[in-house]
Amino acid sequence: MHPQTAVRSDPIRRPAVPVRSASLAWDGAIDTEVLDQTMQLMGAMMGYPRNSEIFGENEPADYLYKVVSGSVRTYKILNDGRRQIGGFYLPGDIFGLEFADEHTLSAEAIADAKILVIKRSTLNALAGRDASVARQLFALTGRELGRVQDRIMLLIKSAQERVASFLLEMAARVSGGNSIELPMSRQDIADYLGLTIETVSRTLTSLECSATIEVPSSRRIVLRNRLALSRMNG
Amino acid sequence: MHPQTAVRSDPIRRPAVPVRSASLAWDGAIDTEVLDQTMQLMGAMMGYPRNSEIFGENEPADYLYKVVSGSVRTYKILNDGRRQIGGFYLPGDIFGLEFADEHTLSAEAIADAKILVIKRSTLNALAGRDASVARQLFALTGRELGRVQDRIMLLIKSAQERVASFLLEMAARVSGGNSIELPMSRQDIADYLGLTIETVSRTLTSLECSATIEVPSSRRIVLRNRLALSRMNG
DNA sequence: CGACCATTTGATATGGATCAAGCGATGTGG
DNA sequence: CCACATCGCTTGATCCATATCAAATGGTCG
Repeated sequence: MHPQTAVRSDPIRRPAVPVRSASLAWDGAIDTEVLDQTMQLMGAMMGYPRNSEIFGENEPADYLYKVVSGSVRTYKILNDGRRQIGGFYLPGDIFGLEFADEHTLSAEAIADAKILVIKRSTLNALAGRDASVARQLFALTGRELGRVQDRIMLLIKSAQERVASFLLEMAARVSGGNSIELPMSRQDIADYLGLTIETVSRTLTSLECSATIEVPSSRRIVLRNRLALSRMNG
Repeated sequence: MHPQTAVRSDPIRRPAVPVRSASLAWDGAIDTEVLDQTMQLMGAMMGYPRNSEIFGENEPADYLYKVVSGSVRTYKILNDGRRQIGGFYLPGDIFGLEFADEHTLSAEAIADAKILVIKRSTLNALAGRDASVARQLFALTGRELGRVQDRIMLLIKSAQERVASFLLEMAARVSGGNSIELPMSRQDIADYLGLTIETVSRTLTSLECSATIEVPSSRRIVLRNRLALSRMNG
């Protein structure tokens, strides 16, 4: 299933916008407003069923994607068969930004997902005319870089620290207060954190025993003691 | 020691350049030619003795740096005292590109280093006028992102795989054929790979026993069997 | 109900960390 | 020029966190 085959309302030409000459600031405040609008107007809405592939490693990276509903994982299968998850993308998140011609990771829907898809070439051309689009693409990349760097710090820590960080990260992103509804399986979490599913499970159990969290159902986790989790963090 | 105190030849104003309207392509071929020229013309050359700090975590990120000679490590000290090295930068490499107002890592000279320093605001303004500068900054970021993502794949692998990958990476970057002169200590390597110094040492010894590498002196390593190293890679 | 899949729990193995000692290069002072 | 201190690296012995192997439990759907 590929974007070019999408049935959608005709692309609406973005109304001629004066070329903004704002500098390509690589600083601070990230709002992706203009980018979001652009994707709304010029993108195609696609549906991907649970576990379906959105793009595969080594396929040409011709599109940029924005999660509207559902969630997405990017991953890579290593030659020994292990799977490393590159990241999770929740509603509102943008993924598929690549700097080579081909994707270096594959992407799959974790749950049935609606995804806004826009041609890279379209966005690319637009970025040339509208500096705010360029700036937002740049900011997006910077944010992604920051996230990945944080992951590196994570991956040298203990299992408890990794799980604690993961929970705090998720709590911040899904933001339902202290109660998190996890879209992904234990295996996904394990492959994200570089642990085994058993270790993730045991660690959660242990956090539950110490009254740091509650696990009313396997996909739902309630943070009872954020401070304790933060202290584990590093 | 801070860039503003540098003694240097007066900054030469870059000759007025027509605003290039090339699009902000986020694809392919990375040459940093224009960026390099700009830094040559408008940057200040600074000297940093071995082990001196270039910038510290949480300091304002007001400059971009390019290694002319010597080499640099970026790192972060975790709350348990461990040090994680973010990256090594060799002559020709650019570092210090941040997306927050403050540095998230510290940087130190590994060996006496000459470094070209340019104000972020200068470059920023220039990027607004010259799309090729903007494009190169963007490409640079993309390359950094790629590198960091590769590190993540590395950090879930075995000690042998990590060391093998490190050697291949270094061989590609210092590029003296099969003979590598390492600028960094075993401790640096260990902190880069998320291992202990003992494990790094043992792994090198083991690779030497299997005739995969030679270690004529502790800082010099000769790759005898690249294929074997690649196979360990993943 | 029964099959299936995800998750948890239990028992054991192991890779790399930790603790400790030895070695070799480099530099310093007598 | 040589004894000696220092520092970075290697080697050895042991320990422990997490992986691995195996089984039990629980939840979901036909």
